[in-house]
Amino acid sequence: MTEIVQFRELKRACGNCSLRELCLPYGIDQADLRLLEDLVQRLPPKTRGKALFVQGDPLKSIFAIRTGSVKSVTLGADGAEQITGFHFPGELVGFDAIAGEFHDCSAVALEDTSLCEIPFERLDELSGQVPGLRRQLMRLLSREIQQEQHLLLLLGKKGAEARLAAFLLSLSSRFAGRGLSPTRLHFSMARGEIANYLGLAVETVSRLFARFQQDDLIAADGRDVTLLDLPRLHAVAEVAPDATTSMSTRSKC
Amino acid sequence: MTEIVQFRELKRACGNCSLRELCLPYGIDQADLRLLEDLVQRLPPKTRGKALFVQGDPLKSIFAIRTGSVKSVTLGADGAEQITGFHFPGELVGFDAIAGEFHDCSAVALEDTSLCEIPFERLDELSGQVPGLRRQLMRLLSREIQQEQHLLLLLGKKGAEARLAAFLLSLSSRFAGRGLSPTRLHFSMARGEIANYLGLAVETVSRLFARFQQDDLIAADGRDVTLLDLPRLHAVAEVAPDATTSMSTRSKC
DNA sequence: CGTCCGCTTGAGCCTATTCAATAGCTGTGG
DNA sequence: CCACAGCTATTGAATAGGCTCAAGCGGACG
Repeated sequence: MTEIVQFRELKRACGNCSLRELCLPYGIDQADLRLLEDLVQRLPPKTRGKALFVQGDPLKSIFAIRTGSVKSVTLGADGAEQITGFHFPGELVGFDAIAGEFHDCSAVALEDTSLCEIPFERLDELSGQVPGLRRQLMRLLSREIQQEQHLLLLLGKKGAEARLAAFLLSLSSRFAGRGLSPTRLHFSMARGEIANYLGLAVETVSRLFARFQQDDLIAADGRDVTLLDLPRLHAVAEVAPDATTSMSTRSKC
Repeated sequence: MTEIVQFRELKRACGNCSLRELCLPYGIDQADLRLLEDLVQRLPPKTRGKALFVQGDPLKSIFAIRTGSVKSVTLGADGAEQITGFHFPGELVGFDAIAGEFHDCSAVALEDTSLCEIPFERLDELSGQVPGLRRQLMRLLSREIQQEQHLLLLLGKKGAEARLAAFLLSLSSRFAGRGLSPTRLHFSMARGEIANYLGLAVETVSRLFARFQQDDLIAADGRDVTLLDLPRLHAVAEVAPDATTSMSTRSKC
């Protein structure tokens, strides 16, 4: 009821959007901002489980998260799902598709989530006119690559404890970057989703939470988690399973 | 000696470069091609183990592979290395850095490798003028994301056999795309590098090669491998460890 | 010729998974 | 208001897949 009125009011208000520092390019000026605002469309909120887009969909839009959170999931040919990322307010989702014109993963809301939709075609055109925007897009694409490389390192080389510790610290710093507490976290994702993301079984994650509490690394109450000892968590996250892992080829250049 | 002469001749010859179909944007015309050629600099070949750039280096250039092959490696804080990708002729390396201005991984030659260097600053400027080039850059960035997502699925959800089978098939199709045989492969990477890439121990990879040969899936002679049964390899690659892995949240949108 | 490195193979161990049972939470309907 | 179904989370016991450790082999290179 009042919802509908709000949509009208909030539509096309990037200039006032509290997230403009996050999701808009740095060196963009007022005139360019107008152009960008015309592209952006506020969307009715998605509830938990609703998809922004599904793997295989043609690329139509990029989505900016205003509130809530979103997971990216890729589906294997055999039906196995791997969560490849979690996304929070101020972040953009949907970049995976640009290569093939089709989305290579699905994006699903983890909780009630409000979004802005940005038609890709027009964003692409605009990025030709506004160098700052083009740079920012590249930056975001590239940041996604870096995040995935970090996850690859985790899945390829770290044990279960290190994975969870790294995950907690990663959330901590991301939340802190948005002005939230770096130690008192609230999870929007289920244990099973954490497990999936980290390449572990649900039971393992549950046991790790228990162990971390015993060791006074964290205090957990369901999805509310307090990080008690960041230095030691960092230590746990950086456990090298074997220091002799030095690769065959040493670059002596 | 004669080498040096060749460099002069081959320098700035994108138009004649046999790889132009691969590493240049599709919709680029002759005039634009000239502009691009001016950016590109042929480099003296790197030998095995030499780095194109090292993690932490500021982003200066993108590299196009003409011949040979390259691996991307990210270093963890604890010294653990994870190979995040292998790159072959016609492919571009160095995109990871664009976000932070610094390279987030190292790129190292796997064998004698000849390269073209493309200064990023000027490529960026040019991409503002040539829409086709901008699109192609985005496509390449995004393709990198897709490849890493695929690897994430592998490391997070698949067992050792499936990982190796998927790896072999991936190389097969990439080689085939470059006009080589899809069944007779030659590896430029060591067993240890395959193992690292797949998140396995060297011994495991070795044992898997043996097992695959016993099962007549492949015939391996050192780094020369023949794929004998693609359909069954596909079957092995798509083993779902557990079909009940369906995630908590089902999107009913 | 000897050493080093890459690769393979064997044996035992350990981590994380699988299987199984229980408790908490939420929403639905009687 | 409570009972019931369905789902999330936790905990225990047994299994197994891949790792570590150890040894042997062959080729490359100084």
